[in-house]
Amino acid sequence: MNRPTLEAVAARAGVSKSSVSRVINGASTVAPSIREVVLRAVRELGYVPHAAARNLATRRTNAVALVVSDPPKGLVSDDPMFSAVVRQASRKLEAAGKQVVLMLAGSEDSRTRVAQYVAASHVDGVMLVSMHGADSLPSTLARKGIPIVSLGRTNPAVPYVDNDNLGGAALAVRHLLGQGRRRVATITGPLDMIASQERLTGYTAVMRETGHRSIVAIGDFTRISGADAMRQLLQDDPGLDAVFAANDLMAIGALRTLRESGRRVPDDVAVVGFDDIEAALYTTPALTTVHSPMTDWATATVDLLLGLFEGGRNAPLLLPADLVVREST
Amino acid sequence: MNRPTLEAVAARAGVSKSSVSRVINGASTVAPSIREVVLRAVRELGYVPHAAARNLATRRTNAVALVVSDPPKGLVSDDPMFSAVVRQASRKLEAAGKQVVLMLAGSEDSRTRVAQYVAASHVDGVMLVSMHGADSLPSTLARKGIPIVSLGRTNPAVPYVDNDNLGGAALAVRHLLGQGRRRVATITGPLDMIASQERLTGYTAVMRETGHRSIVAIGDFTRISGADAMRQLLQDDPGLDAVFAANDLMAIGALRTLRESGRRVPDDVAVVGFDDIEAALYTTPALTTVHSPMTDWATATVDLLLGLFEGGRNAPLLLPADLVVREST
DNA sequence: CTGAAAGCGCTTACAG
DNA sequence: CTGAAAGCGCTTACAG
Repeated sequence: MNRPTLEAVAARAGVSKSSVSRVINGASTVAPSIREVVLRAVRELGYVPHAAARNLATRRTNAVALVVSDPPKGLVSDDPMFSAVVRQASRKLEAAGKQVVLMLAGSEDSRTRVAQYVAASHVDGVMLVSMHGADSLPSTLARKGIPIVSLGRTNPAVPYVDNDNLGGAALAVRHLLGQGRRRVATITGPLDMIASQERLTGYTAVMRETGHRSIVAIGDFTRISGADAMRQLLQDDPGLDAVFAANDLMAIGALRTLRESGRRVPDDVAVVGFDDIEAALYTTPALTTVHSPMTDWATATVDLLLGLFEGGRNAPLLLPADLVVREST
Repeated sequence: MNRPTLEAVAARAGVSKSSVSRVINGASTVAPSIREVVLRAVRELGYVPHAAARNLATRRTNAVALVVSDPPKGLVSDDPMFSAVVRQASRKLEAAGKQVVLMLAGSEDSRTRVAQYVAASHVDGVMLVSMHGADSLPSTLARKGIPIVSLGRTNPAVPYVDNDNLGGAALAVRHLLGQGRRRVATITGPLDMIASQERLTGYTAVMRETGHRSIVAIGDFTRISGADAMRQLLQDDPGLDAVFAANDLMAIGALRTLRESGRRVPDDVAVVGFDDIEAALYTTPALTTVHSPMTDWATATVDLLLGLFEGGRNAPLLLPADLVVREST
């Protein structure tokens, strides 16, 4: 049951440990005869280099921490994103030969934990996935001098890739206005989140610019908050004919309220969401929404990190927004 | 920029490396005066033990591989599960002081990769998340003698926690029959998956037992396959008055076909799904479905693994099924 | 091209 | 209770 060491391989092959190491690591300066006898010994013994020993000697791990700000339970709005992002980032990193260490960073405790882990040289780099607001982690880690990138904007010191939240929101509102809608309301996300702020800004900018009055209700990205906000909007302004929700989940909640209040969608009120989650396909009517390219987003962020490993000094990147028109507008 | 070593701490504190190590690891046999001076030095230097060195010396890593069988792209049916399971398992493992290394194992290549990784002693144990069929990995890993568990049944050699698929399907069918439905069809998942097989068996068992004829169409767990299968069922047996789909996504597809064909749900045809994904709440009408307790499932599986670490010899576990009745029946 | 030796940064019997 | 020393299993200049 004892695993074979490099030394055992050397003994069996009748060569030095140095030579075995060279063969294992594909050094070019190895005689074919030696290579052959070593490889045979490796095969016969079922040798696999011990990770910790190698890491200690090389000072590298070939691992990357994928740090996801884990929201409080119940806030499921980002579940589809979690899945898409974590999956795609893992695929890309594995393809690049990096192992993914997944770390959740919801509480202050877990943030300390992450910082310690990184400080212990467990990983060569860090990818932050931070859909949720202000965090102490980015700046803490950035100071350590370890390569780090962020999916979503966080700290000025951390290179990032972000969605064009502002452009996307503007696209949605222009679309509604272009249909002849006059009284366009918005339901915002939690305003301590940058994405929420930007989507709201996109909305208000277009409304102002086109001479319309802003009609705002505040939600928190959950479906229930969307339903509540919609009820309030209807009460405040029964004549509104369109609503832009800052995410799909709230849009879905709004649809339900509209149905309950006897409004037809899109005839009486048009609805646009944001994110293009899978559930947006299943609503009745199917939801018009701003597409968040989660897969591309994850890919671009991984590329940014890999670039950093190569010594690059990469600039932040903004992904273009895209409107998917379905039946709700 | 050079990180301080244990030796540096010892020098600064004026004690031996042994003593520093003892303090760091909380050994009880340390004089308070020494502990104090060491802790101060640690603080002043910002010392964090080097992970690889420690792993090499102790032969342990405090890490666990979370191996997820990553399906081909496009098969999104398990996304909500991926999210719930990965998240909950991570939470639990982190709480137990284990670091989570996420590994995707969709292709044969990545499976080799996982086997190598485990063989390299990167981790102390493995948790498989294997919603998808027969896999070479479980038996390969089980042979290595490393603690391993599986969420979902896989290999006889691997302890697992599973959903009661059979019981859940039976529950669904009995519910439909209990409503007076007579011609109850089923849409199955891909039949190379154990979960699909069991859900089908649950259906046929109850149908036979109650003297009803089975009406079966085969799907693949995607929404589109559910829509197609429903179309076919309607064509074969226009008089059917209920359908049990082996997952929610297919049930959602079936709902759409039923609407298009002018059937009212639940008046003309009742529909039951399986899994209770979030989208099941948003359909019109909201979907009756068998709840898959993903969170509990992940928790139980982690507990099984932690038990193995403690030297336990844990038996497989079956989670009880539960029917959530909504508007579609 | 190959090998002997030092070193990576910890932990852990072993003496005292 | 404390310290000197050996050892964990690799890699990598350095000589030859």
